[in-house]
Amino acid sequence: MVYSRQQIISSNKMPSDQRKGERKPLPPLSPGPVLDISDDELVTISVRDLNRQLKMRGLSREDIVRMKQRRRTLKNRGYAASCRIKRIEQKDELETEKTQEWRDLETTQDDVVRMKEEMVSIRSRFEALKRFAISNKISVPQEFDSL
Amino acid sequence: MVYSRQQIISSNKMPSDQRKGERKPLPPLSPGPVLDISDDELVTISVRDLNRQLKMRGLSREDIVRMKQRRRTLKNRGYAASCRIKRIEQKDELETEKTQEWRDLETTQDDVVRMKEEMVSIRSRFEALKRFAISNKISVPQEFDSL
DNA sequence: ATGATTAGTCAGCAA
DNA sequence: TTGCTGACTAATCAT
Repeated sequence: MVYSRQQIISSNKMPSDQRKGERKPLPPLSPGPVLDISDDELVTISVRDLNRQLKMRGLSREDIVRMKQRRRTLKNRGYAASCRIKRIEQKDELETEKTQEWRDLETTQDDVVRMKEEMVSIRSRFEALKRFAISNKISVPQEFDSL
Repeated sequence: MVYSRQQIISSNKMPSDQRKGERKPLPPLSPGPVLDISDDELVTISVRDLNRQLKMRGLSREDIVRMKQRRRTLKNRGYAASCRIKRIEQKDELETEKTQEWRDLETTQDDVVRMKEEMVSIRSRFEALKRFAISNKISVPQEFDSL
């Protein structure tokens, strides 16, 4: 299953006005913005296109490496996020299945109880029938002695 | 539940001879070892004792702060580890419980099947009994018409 | 290169 | 201060 990288990654796009309970923005990965490419673009763009952009502007080898690394880091951020989401989903799934099985077990046990009661009732009626036969001196073949 | 911090934390004590598939040792948290206190000691020692040790040797305020921070980081390392262990244990527990419930459900369903068969058998024997009564011209009270 | 996963760092909450 | 957890970085593995 694939998660929307865009939503996950753009979690560090909030400005410096940190509101109450919110996280501070991450420090820039590189000393400064080397290129005017947003993080969202950087993780989205294809390697070929990125290289093209990098070549077009005359970037130093260092800056290129830095951009590549930044890209990788942003990707990793997304991977980590979906890994966490996956973990939670699997846990939820397990719990749901467990609850369902618990319900199934309960209804099945109810069935058993009901059937046991029915069985008791049937046997007592049969005993009554036997008593009826005896009191009326009716002889019944052995094969009908018991159910 | 508490985990042995000692075992968890001392995971970065391997020398520089990194063997095949193993992780490299972590870089030192502070520029260098400021005190001759091992990491294991540092996380184990009480705050009071640590302060005593720190005062005894004449450490600069910076170094003291650094030691405190290192202590906190080492603690955090342990917390993170036990947090992960806990997560795994809970997942295992869930899976185990689910499997057990699955087994319970199966045996209970077997019970139901067995009882249903028994019920069928009983009813057919009862029908035979009724046929016997009819063929012998024995009249039976209505209350015994069915089980 | 990409994606997933693990260990570790750090911030922030709770006790 | 301590312990825990979420989010992130970095290393490693597998593809």
